[in-house]
Amino acid sequence: MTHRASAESRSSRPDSPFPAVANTDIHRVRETIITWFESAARPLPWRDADTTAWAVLVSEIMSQQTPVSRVEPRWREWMQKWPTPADLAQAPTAEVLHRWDRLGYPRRALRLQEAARVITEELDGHVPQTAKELERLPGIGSYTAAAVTSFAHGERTTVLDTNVRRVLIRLFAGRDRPSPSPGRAETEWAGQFVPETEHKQWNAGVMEFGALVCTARNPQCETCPLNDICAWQKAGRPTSAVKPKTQKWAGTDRQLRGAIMDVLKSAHENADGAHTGGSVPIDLFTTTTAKIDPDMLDELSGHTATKLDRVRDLSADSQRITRLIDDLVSDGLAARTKNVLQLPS
DNA sequence: AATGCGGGGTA
DNA sequence: TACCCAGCATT
Repeated sequence: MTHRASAESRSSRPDSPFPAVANTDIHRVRETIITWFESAARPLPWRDADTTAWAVLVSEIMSQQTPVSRVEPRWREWMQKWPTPADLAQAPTAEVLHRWDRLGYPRRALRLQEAARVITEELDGHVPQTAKELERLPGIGSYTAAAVTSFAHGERTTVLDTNVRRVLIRLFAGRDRPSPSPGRAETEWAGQFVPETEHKQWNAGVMEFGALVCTARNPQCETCPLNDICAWQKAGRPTSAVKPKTQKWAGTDRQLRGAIMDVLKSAHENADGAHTGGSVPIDLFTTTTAKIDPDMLDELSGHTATKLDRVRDLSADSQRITRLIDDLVSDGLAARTKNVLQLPS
């Protein structure tokens, strides 16, 4: 009695980040979202009935911090080229990075191949069924583990991505955006909305709702089917004072790595667009550290035999690469590819 | 809890 | 320019 009462009084405080929600509202939101999803869902290929768990996992990794519209064509190419974890496990890492193309965060491609090798060599080719096991794989955190558990295996979990968090925070906390990262309390709070049945439709639907209706910018509140109960709407749609800190790009090591990777990828592709499996180690430039390691440059300089004259020059000596970097930085790295490929000697 | 990690589309 | 995007790993 005392335990339950204190918990309720805590969560009922008006300034609580995760306020108590009436059962009628919970049912109303479930029903509305699931019904909306039936008619409004985008026809994403990884939602097809015959999709494999591996295909779902690939889609989730690619979609981390990357808009779905950019993921879809890459995903189609990947699944045609590497339909199973065993296929990706045996692929040349340089080609894996090349086919990752410009999705960003290329370390995800490396982690995905590592995961494919674990699944192939240690798990008999089967994607793990539980979130706990999934989280042991490289590149898979709480969100991706829950998403695969729900979308690929049909198990009831709480899927909490940036879309779900924004929708629920707006509806019931009246704030415009969630905190920078979700905590245990928020996950438990969000779990009360996941129904016993149709949990997959809820998880997918509320994500989609956040992506298409309750968006971060220009939300479609006028046509929103939940605007009558939305706490954010009732409060006048206030915007939070704290702005997220945006990361630097121009002139940073990250931009430089991207520039060099562009050159290396080009060196891996012949005139027909086929992958040559060249000797230049693309993956040297997808390390987890922020710095351009001088040892990496020395190793790169030891490789020759590339298709581009520019890269052949780059490979001739490490001092030249050092000069390239200096020039790129002094140029502010404005026109990335152009500068790398056409930098005057 | 903070930080680093890519790249492109959009207001 | 700044913000945002189906987050994760490290410190």
